[in-house]
Amino acid sequence: MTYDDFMDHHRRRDKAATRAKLLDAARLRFARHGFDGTGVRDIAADVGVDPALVFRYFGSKEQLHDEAVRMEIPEGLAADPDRPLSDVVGTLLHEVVFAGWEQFDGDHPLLVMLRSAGQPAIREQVRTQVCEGYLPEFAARMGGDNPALRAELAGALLLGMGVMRSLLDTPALREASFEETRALVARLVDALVDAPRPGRGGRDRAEGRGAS
Amino acid sequence: MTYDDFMDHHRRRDKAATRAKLLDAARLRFARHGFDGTGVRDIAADVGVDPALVFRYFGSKEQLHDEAVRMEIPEGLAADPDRPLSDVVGTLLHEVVFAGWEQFDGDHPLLVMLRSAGQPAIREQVRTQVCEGYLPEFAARMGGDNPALRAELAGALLLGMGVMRSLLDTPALREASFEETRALVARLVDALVDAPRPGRGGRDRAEGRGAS
DNA sequence: CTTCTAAGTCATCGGTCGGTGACATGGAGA
DNA sequence: TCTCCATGTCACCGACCGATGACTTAGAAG
Repeated sequence: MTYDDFMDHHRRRDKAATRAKLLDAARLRFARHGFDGTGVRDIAADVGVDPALVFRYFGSKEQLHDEAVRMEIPEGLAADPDRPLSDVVGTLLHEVVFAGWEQFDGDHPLLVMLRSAGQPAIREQVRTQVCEGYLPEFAARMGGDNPALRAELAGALLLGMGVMRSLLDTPALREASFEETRALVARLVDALVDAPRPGRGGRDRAEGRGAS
Repeated sequence: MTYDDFMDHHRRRDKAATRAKLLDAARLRFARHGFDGTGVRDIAADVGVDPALVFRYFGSKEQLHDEAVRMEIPEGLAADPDRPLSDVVGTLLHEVVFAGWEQFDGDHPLLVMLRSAGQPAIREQVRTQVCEGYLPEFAARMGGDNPALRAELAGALLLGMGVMRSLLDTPALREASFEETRALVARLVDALVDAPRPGRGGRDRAEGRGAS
C-alpha cells in the first residue's frame, strides 16, 4: 500500500484500483445476496462510483460475476498424487467448511456460486469445477470398484457440510472444533475407501491402506 | 377426474381448480428456476389465466411460494423410534436423491427451497425443516458423544448427495443403482455411529455393533 | 498555459417486476 | 328472463433492472 493509495481522499483517478474495488464489492454482494439479488447499482454504490463504469470495465453484469467469483484455488490438490485421500479431504474440509474466505463473506467460492444456482450458466460452472476439478482427484485415490461413485459420496459429504454450515448455519457444525470434525470425516472417508463391493462379502482392498 | 374437468375446453369457472392449477404451475416454476427466476406472469400464463388472480388467491408472490413449496412429508420418520439409523437414512436417501418428485420437477422440496436460498426467509425455512425435522431424529439414533455433530454429518451427506444429483447432475450418482448407493451410504452411516470420540484412543461403542 | 486522452458521470432508454383497483362476465337461483 | 355475486380480466402504477451513448473532467505531456 503506497502513500498515494492511502491518501486517496480526493479520489485520484486510477482505473486498475477502481476495477479491483469493483471486483471486491461484487464478490461480497454476490456472496451475500446471490446473482439475482445483487444489482449493478449496489456494487457501484459500495465503491462510490457510477454504475456505468461496471459495463465499461466488465461488459455486463454476468461477465463481472464470472470474473469476481472465479476460483483459482483447486491447485495444490493434485500436487502430490501419493497424498492419501483422508489428507486431501481434510484439507478440503478446512477450505470448504472452516476457512474464513473473508473476500467471499465467509463462504467458499463453490458455495457462493451454489447460492446463485438459479442461473443455468452459473450452475454449469459449479458442475464443471466439481466434476473436473475435485471428483477425479478423489476417484484416483479410491480403491475397489466404482471409485467414481465413492468419490461423489466424498464430494457430497464436503459439499453438504459446506451448505449446512454456510447456508443453514447448523449449530453443531458451527460450534465443533476443526479437529473433532476432521477426525469424524476422516473416519467416514476411510470407511468409503475400504468399502467392499456392495453385494460381495469379502474386502477387496488392493494393498494395505490402513487408517492414516 | 370428472367429465367436466376433462371437457373444460370453454374454461368453466372453478375457483378451487384454478387455485390448484396455479399451485401446480408455481411448484414447477419455482423448482426449475428458483424464486427470483420465476415471475407471477409466467405462472399465470402456464395456467392460462390472468396474473392478477395470483394476488387475489394468494396475496403475494411470497405467500404463493410458501404454500406451493411447503412440505408435509417429514411424517413417518419418527414413527418408530427403534428403527435403526441406517434404515432411516436409507429411506431418506431414496426420498431425497432417488425419488421422482414429479410435482417438483424431479427434486425433493428441500432442494427446491435450497435453489431459492437467496431469499433469507426461504433459507430460514430450510434451516428450520432440517434442524428441527431431520437432525434430531438422526441424533437420537446416534451413540457416543456429540451425537449432534454426527447427525449433522449424516444430514450433510444426504443433502450433499441431493445437491450433486439435482443441481450438479453428477454422472456416477445419476447412473448408479439405488441399491449400490444405499449399501455405500449404509456403510458410511455405520462408521458414523461407531465412531469413537475423536482424540481418545479407546473405542466407546456401547454395544457390539459389528459391520452389518 | 494549452491540448489531448482516458477515467468517470449523467440522463435516459426499453423492459420487467410485484402489486392494485376498476371493470367485465359467467352461471346459479329467483 | 332477470338479478346478483363470485370468478376472472384489463389497464395501469411506481420501482427497479441492465445497458447505452453522449458528456464532463482530471491530470500528464508538450
